Formats: sequence, C-alpha cells, structure tokens
Amino acid sequence: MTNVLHHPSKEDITLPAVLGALGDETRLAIVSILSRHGESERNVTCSYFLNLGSKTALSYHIAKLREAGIINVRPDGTKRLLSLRRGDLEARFPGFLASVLSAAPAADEEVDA
Amino acid sequence: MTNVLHHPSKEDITLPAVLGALGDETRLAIVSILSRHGESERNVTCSYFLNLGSKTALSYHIAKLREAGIINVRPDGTKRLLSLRRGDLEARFPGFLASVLSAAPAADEEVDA
DNA sequence: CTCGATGTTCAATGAATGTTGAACTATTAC
DNA sequence: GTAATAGTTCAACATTCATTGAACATCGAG
Repeated sequence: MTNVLHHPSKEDITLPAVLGALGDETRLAIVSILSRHGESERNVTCSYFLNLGSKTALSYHIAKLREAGIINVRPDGTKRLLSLRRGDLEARFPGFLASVLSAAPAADEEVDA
Repeated sequence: MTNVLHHPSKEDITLPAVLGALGDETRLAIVSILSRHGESERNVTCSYFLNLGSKTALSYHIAKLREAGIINVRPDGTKRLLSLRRGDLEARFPGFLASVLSAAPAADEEVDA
C-alpha cells in the first residue's frame, strides 16, 4: 500500500510540529548526531542509532521526525538513508535549527560502529 | 506550603524542557502574545489569555512555561504578572527565541480587553 | 467583615505518547 | 531457492498530557 514514505513539503512544515518533534530527548539526539554528519546522507541509517533505543522505538521516532519535516528518509535497498532537511528548515524558520543545534546536548554518541 | 513560585535559574533551563513546553499550540500562543507586549511585565496577567482556554487550563499551561524557564510569574496582589525571560533564554540559547517568535503563528489575539 | 475578582489545587477523564515483543515485508547475499 | 539483514506494522501496555468542574485560597474594595 503506502510504500512511499511521505514527507511534508517545505511550506507544510509547521512550527508546533517541529517543536513537538524535537521536544523528546531521543529525537533531539538523533537530530544532533545527524547534524554532525556532513551534508547529504552518508551511510547514516536507522540502525546507526540503535544505542538510543530498540529498533521499534527508532522506527517510531524516525517516522515522527520525517512527518514533522525535520529529516529526509530515502530508501536504499533494505536500508534507509537519513539526512537533515537543513535547507528547508532554514528557509522556513531562519536561524532556528542552528540555535537548537548549538545548544543541543553534547550527544555522547556511542555508536556500534 | 509552597507559596513561593519556583523558577529555574538561568543555567538550569534545558533545551528539551523548553522545546517540550513550546510544542503546544496554546503555550506557543501565550509566548507569542507575551512577546508583543514590550519589555517588562505590563498588565499582562493570566486572565489576559482567557480566550485561549479555561482558567484552569491556563493555570496549567502557565505553570509549564514557568517551570521550563520560559516566563516569569510575579504575584501582584491577587494577580500574577507574566513576562518572557528574554534575557535568560537568549543567554542560554542564542537566537532561539527570536527564530521561534519570528516564525510563530500570527496569533489572532482576541482579548477580552 | 463581606463580596467579588484572580488563580490554584484536586480528582476524574480521555487523548496522546513512548516502549515492547512478535510477526511481517522487502531487499541482499549465498 | 534459503538465509540473513534492515525496517515496518501491529496489539498491548504504562505513562504522560491536556481539559474539565468543583472546591479552595488570597487579596482588594467597599
């Protein structure tokens, strides 16, 4: 059925949805870590965050971030490549993402490498 | 009992708490309206927001904003004067409040004046 | 002191949230 | 083909969240 992942268009990203999505430690950590991985999607998949929770929980959180318009999820084989929607967020809420990221917790990323 | 309203000190304001508090339409509207009322507390009391919900609901939301460190609540007689903690928020998360406020919904403030 | 106004507290309620494990789909490797 | 890998979906569950109405506390005015 809905095999296509829905992403809100830039203009459909709303502030309450973004704030709500980021108001969770796990999701904030995902975004923070994601921001430290260069521009495009680079080998950052869902399982990259398994240290933050079970794969079911991650699926849930990542869907929330996607539906809020914060991240992009692109299927690549059996994996999903994740990336921050920096441009869209900056266009929609100038300065917002930068201020959040600069204040985001150090995010002791302990990754299963 | 605890007749004194607790406000977190500047350094105890955390990003997840702030994001969580702002991830609610009613509270975002309160903050938005509050930001449009000059610097200090100026005749802006809890009942100023009665168009946004019942007084019980407002008491709840205003307490949330206070506990998150977003607003200051100063008792004045039987009223409480509300004000944004602009300085503390700016010191803690530079640029954050400005970016949120500039993107916040127009806040059709219909006040019982 | 009594009244009216401003808010808070409490218990109850329903909705939304986040987590889990099992089952499932889809792709890749062999 | 089978098996392994990567995620999703589902039902169940516990927790938190937001709202309501009733009762209460506090202050100012008269």
